[in-house]
Order: sequence, then structure tokens, then C-alpha cells
Amino acid sequence: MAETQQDQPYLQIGEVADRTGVTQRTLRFYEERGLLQAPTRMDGGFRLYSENDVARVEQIKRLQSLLGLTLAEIKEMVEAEEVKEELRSSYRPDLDTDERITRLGKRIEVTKRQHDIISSKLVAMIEMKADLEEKLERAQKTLAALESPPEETGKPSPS
Amino acid sequence: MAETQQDQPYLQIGEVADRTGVTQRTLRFYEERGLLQAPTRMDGGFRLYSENDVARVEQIKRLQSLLGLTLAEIKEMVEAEEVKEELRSSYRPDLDTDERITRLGKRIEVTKRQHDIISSKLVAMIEMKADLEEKLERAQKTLAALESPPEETGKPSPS
DNA sequence: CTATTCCTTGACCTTTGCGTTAGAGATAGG
DNA sequence: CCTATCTCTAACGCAAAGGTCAAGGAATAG
Repeated sequence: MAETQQDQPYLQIGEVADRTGVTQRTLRFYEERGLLQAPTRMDGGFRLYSENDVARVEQIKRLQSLLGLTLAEIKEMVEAEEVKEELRSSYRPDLDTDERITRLGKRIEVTKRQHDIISSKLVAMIEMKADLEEKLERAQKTLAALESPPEETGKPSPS
Repeated sequence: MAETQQDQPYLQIGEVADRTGVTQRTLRFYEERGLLQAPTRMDGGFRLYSENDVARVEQIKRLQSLLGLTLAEIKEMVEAEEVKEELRSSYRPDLDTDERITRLGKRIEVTKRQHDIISSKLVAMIEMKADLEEKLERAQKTLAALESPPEETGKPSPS
């Protein structure tokens, strides 16, 4: 284990896989599909990932499992993130303001889309959760009734 | 449009498809996979669905879209529902109490599982939603800053 | 220097969840 | 009875999201 040129601990694909819980194949697959930018490589050709990449993989997983988005959909969203990083890391004054406004607008739009999806899902899920709790309660009452007083002859309550 | 023998309006596959928003193919497919019990048939062989079946299809859709379960997983859950209907419709006194307790136990277990899944997803989603809102706010501030005072020479605030 | 261990690119394979004909029978309206 | 709709089964197709070798180079421990 060493550091790259400036101190960022590099991460090989195996470590990223371990840390994110996806396989190496999945990481390469995401790269192929444009969900991850092609990482830098060591001289020998090994991929070198950044912490940022790890964060992105986790983001992808969230978008998949929580929102149920396809990789194609996620790609779109993730592309807007790239713009963000571009704006951050190199605060390029060469990009004219209009261009930056356009990109930021795109980012906002995508974020809103995610927010809308989450919001509507949340509503449905909260409702479903309440339903389940009600069901559960009723079922448990029935169960209790079946378990404790299984007497079939008279005596409604032994007071 | 007519009624079956006793007054339950029968539903042919096309209507169920329209009402639930899934295709006929999907309905047959679910039947094949055991997610829907084989419906009764007309003399000619046409499937006749009940309102109950419609409700189940909707339940399946929720479990898919909200929880992201596979059809195999949903099948398990849905099988417990069948037990419920069996317990309800024919309150069979021939089933001994032990048997009923066992089945109810199964139902409770499955319901709890759904509840757990929902609960944990909810937590993650609420967190994600908050993140998104924060991001959105910041992005919008940045955008505002870019749009209104794009002056580059002195004058921090024109009061 | 050599044995492990890790990584690389292909390329083909698998599972899920339906879509899409095809060919034929059932039903309803006129 | 004829015709326009529905529906039936069967079978093949397909995109998504990886899994699983295979063969061969890096990197590193001893």
C-alpha cells in the first residue's frame, strides 16, 4: 500500500469491490456503461480509483435499491454529478457564466427528479407501512384468541 | 356484461389488465408462477377473475415497485395471503386449532418481514431525501449568485 | 528469482420479467 | 349465420444486470 503522487491513497479495484460490496465485474461493467468515469491507471494498467469513485458506487447502489432506477436512468443522473465535480475541482473561469448556469440548471433538474421520485415513493410506503401494522395487530389478536381461550363450551369470560 | 351465478361481477382478463395496468400476458405469467391462483374459467375456457384477484395484482405491483422484491420473493409473501383467505372465506372448523395457529404464525412472520423491509428502506429514503433537499438548496443559491451579480470588478454589494 | 496474489480483457452464460407473434377457438352483436 | 372482438396455448425473443470462465500479464512477499 502506498500513496499516489500527492497523498490520495489509491484504491485498486479489489479494494473498491470489498468496500462497496459490489464485484469487480460490476465496477468494470459500470465503467463500460458510463456510470463511472474511466479511472486512472497504474503503469501496468491496473485501475486506480479515488474515494470519490467509491462514493459514486454507493450512490448508484442507493439509486438502484431505493428508487429502483435502471442503470440507464442512473447514468443520466450521475452525469449531472460529473458536471458538479468539474465545476468544483477546477473552478474554471474559462467557462463562461452562461455555460455554468446551464449546467447547474441541469443539475438542479436532475436533483428535483430524484426528489420527486423519492417523495412519491415515500408517501406510498408510509401508507403501506401503516397497512402492514394494522394487519399485524389484527393477526396477533386473532392468534392470541386462538391460543389462550380455546374453550368451545359456554363461559364467555371467566371474570 | 353479466354476472356469474351469484352476483359477483366476473372479470375477464382484458378488464383486469385494463384496471390494473398490467398486460394480459403478465396476468397469465403471474398465474404460471403461482403468484395468482388459477382463476375459475367460463365454459369456453376464458379466465374469470374476482375483485380479490385485482387486489392481489395491485399488491404484487406495490411489492415490486416499492420494495423491489423479485417475483419469487413476492410469491412467498402472497402465499401467506392465500392462507388468510382460506381462513376467512371458509371458517373451517375442520381445521384443528393447531393448524390454524401455525398458518397464522406464518402470516405474521411474512407481514413482519415486509414491515422490516419497508421500515429500513424508509429510513434510508428519508435520509436521502434530506440530502437531496440540501443539495437542491445549495445549488439554487449558487445559481442565484451566478445569475444576478455576475460583476467581476469590485463592488461587492450595490446596496 | 520465483511463487502467490491481483488485475486485465474478452467472450459467452444466466436469470428475471415480461413482449411478441402465431394459429385457433369462444362470444357477442346484428 | 356472419363478423368483429376477445381469449387461449405455445413458443420464441429480448433487454437488463451482471456471473463465470479463460488466458495471460503485473505486483509483491520471501
